[in-house]
Amino acid sequence: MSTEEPRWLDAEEQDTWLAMVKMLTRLPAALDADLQHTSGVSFFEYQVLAGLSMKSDRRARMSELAEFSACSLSRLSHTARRLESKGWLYRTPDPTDGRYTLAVLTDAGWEKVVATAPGHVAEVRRLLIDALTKAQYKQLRQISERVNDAIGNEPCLGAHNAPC
Amino acid sequence: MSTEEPRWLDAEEQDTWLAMVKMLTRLPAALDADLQHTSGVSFFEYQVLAGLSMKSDRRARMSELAEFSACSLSRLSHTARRLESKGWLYRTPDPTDGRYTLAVLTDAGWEKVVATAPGHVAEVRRLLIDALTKAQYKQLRQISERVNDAIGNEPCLGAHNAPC
DNA sequence: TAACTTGAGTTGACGGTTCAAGCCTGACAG
DNA sequence: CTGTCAGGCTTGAACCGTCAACTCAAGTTA
Repeated sequence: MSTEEPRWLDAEEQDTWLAMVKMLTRLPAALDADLQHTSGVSFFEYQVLAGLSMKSDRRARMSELAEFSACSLSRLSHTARRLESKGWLYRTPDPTDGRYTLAVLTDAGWEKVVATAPGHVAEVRRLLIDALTKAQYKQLRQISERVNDAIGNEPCLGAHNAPC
Repeated sequence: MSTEEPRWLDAEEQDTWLAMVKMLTRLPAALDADLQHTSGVSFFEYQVLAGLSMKSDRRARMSELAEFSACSLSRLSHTARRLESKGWLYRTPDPTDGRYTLAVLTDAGWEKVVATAPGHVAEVRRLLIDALTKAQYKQLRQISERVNDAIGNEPCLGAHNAPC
């Protein structure tokens, strides 16, 4: 894998890629800006709170939450500290295995999610769902799943010394 | 915009959205990690250098480059300073209008792009293009364009006091 | 010519993310 | 027990992006 000529991108592939990059850059930025201005939380913080709110007992192990949020444990730990200082969650050792840490959504955290979700959902609809036909939306799901598979379940997202 | 019930996401919409978020998070991270490890540049830095390398005279106004990279002028300015300190580009006032600044790719910067591009293209192929059928790839282009339109051409990406 | 306005770009402070190192808990071996 | 090990999580420093304030060039007005 060195001096071989790579298959270059043809004009159509490149146009598609550039459009994709643009969306990849701007969609998270737009959602982030909207959440930030309307609720004072970042897109990522919302993801964390929403992830907890979906659990039946509103709690999850840090590692599970990191997997769900597709982020490193380190990033989640810093974020959890900030959310904890705002009173939206607290952390406690897992009573069944002290090596794990449970993040638990407080009542205030639950209220925050409930107050924030409608506006956020509306924005997701406006920028994504309503902008597409039903068929395109279905295609997007299949595309996303394929790409996620291609990236692989290699954590590699903060796993320090991943052997990849 | 207050007490009205929002149209919630049904199960299928939510699954699609979660898959999309996952891709949105992981694809840039994967490309970033690959570039970082193989070439020591970030995905964004590569975008900037590549953007310049595509111009016939290897130069562009900062604002033009920011538009292409879908980033704020501030971010580009900081990044340009770092790239400048590595000798990959330099900045100079536009001789035709002193209000603009031209970013110019140096020979070393050109070499960097040439050395980095093949591996990066291969990674884009591996994670995206080859993971999809030709039809899906075409769909992705249309989807990206629609979403980009929905986000709008509102800069809002670092335009300080955007009236949105 | 001077005062004002507009828009491109820069700067510094602040806050979030990454990276590498370390801590702590429980498992397993002697 | 007492090492030793593995893995989950945390911590602090360095790095990067954002935000608001600023500089500077050119056009506009009078």
